[in-house]
Amino acid sequence: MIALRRCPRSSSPRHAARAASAIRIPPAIAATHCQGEASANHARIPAPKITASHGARSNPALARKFSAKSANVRGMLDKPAALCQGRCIATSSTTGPPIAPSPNGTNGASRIVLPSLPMGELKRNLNDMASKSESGASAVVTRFAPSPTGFLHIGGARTALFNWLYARHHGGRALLRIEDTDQKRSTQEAIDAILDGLQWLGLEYDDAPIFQSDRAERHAEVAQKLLEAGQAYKCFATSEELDAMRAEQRANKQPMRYDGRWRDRDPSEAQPDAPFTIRLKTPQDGETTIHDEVQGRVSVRNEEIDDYIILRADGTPTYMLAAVVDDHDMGVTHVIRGDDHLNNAFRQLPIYRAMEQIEGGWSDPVYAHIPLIHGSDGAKLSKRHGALGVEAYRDEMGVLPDALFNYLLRLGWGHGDREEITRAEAIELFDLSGVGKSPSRFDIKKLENLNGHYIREADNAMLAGIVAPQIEGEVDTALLAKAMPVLKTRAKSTHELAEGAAFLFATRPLTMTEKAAKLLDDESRARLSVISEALGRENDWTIEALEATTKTLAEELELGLGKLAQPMRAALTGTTTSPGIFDVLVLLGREEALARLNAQAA
RNA sequence: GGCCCCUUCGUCUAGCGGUUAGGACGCGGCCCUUUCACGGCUGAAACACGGGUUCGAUUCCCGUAGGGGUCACCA
Repeated sequence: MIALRRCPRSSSPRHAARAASAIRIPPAIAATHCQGEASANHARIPAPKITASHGARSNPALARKFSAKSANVRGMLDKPAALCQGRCIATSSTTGPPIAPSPNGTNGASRIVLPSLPMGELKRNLNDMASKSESGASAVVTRFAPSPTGFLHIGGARTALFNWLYARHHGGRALLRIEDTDQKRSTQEAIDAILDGLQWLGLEYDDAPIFQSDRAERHAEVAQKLLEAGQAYKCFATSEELDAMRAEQRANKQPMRYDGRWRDRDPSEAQPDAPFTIRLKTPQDGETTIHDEVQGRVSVRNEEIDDYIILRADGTPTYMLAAVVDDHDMGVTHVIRGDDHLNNAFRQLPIYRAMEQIEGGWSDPVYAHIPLIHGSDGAKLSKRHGALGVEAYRDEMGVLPDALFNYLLRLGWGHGDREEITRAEAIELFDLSGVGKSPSRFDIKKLENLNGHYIREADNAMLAGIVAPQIEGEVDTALLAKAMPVLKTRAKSTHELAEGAAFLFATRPLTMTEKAAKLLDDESRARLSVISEALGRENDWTIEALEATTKTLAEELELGLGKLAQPMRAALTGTTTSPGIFDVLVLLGREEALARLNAQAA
């Protein structure tokens, strides 16, 4: 039997895992070893008493933003118990510095970045949280658990949104966990992109993100308990052996699953030092049914579920184990995730039930498997469908976070006729009962329409801040903001806002679009000089006065206003479409406007 | 292939036994109008199919078809 002890010298189980994998024994064993003697790895890597926040470490911008509160952070670390006190543990929103608006104008996520704790304390806190949530009035706890193998795509963003809304609606807690146990595929860039994307969307979390890789030791500990209780067993089958088994099953058209060949065998039958995995001993008879908040009652016969691996031969946990242990330790009450995980619920539930039997306190979570978002071809959204990270919607499509928030909300969820829904309303109205069961397709046109709506609603100065960097040349932000009301109605992206504003900051001689140049024939140029002369006498440079003057002139010339306005538009903006011509005149100012008119007059 | 899920206008959805099947995006037309938009009005557009249950099915049940998901020492 392997006695698992936490190595007091190593606060990072990753080190234990690494040491274990180097000599090909489970970290549980390595951990035992390191109790007395540090391995070479441990000797080189001192266990830091206080580690920097993962979030901060991973995101320099965030780290800078929050560096000012490091004093608070340290204070909290000295009293880890304080972490378990209030509902909202982390507190940059109440004790941190004022949050500066992000470059995009949204207030950033205020509570993502927090210090991670040494392993032991972290675990204790999580356990406290779990028991607290059970003893309390079953407060809702949700989590978003992305795997950092790529950016935050639309589907992930919506899962995050639904989890967040559910927690907020029920006055519960929204947590974030980074599932980075796949060392080969997880990247720092992806972690940064995900945190950044969530922040941009305005989803702030109630605690620092949990990094799954930091918890490998606890995962191994649970595997060990399962093993000791006879709810799991060692499997000495090699990969080659299993491949052969599957090949045979495939050939015989049998379902492909582990055949339980080590389920009832004595480990002593294996070679003494043979590597082994630990597999869960899942029930073989009967069936399991879950009452999914979205999918309804779903049943699967237990024989469909094989004895899957929970701890690899190198002692690291598989997703199936890690997710369950973390959800439990974090006190997660509602598991809301994509329905590509629906089958996993039936595999994960046996862990809960086994641990419930072993030590209690592992009641089933409430599941809600939400349908996936499909690409326009109806298949699961993937990179080859041009699935973009949320930052691409911001940077390349000029989308406002409120628009994406609203669009994502309406994808798969509905509330009567409601289409345009603010954040506050979303929190008030959202519930799982409004989530449909069928998959939905991503419709860029509707997003654009919604974006136009939110642009029209948005604050002018904020928009000017977003748009200014997109405009060439020297930009007067105050003027840009002043022009925003008439620019807004003509744009469905911030890029279009920038295009529409370009004329304000163009320098003479203006470059003309083809259509504009065509408009400026001899007749038009002649009219422009008449107009210029008339407007030159105008002292009251306001929309009303300029309009009155121009209309009077049009009457005198017995022409429609359009005959004057279009040449003016071409001369003033270099294009054939723009805000109202008198708005343009006023925005440009008397001097510049007359100069542009005269430049084209003949 | 086994298992699981899904199916109302092109798309997102409302509907939860009796409705002229509603709204939104997109599309067409009209109005407003100095351009383009915005806004307003308006039109075309859907219950996949076949059986049941029922006085009555878009709605409940069962099939069929189609679509999707999932079956790793990935997550």
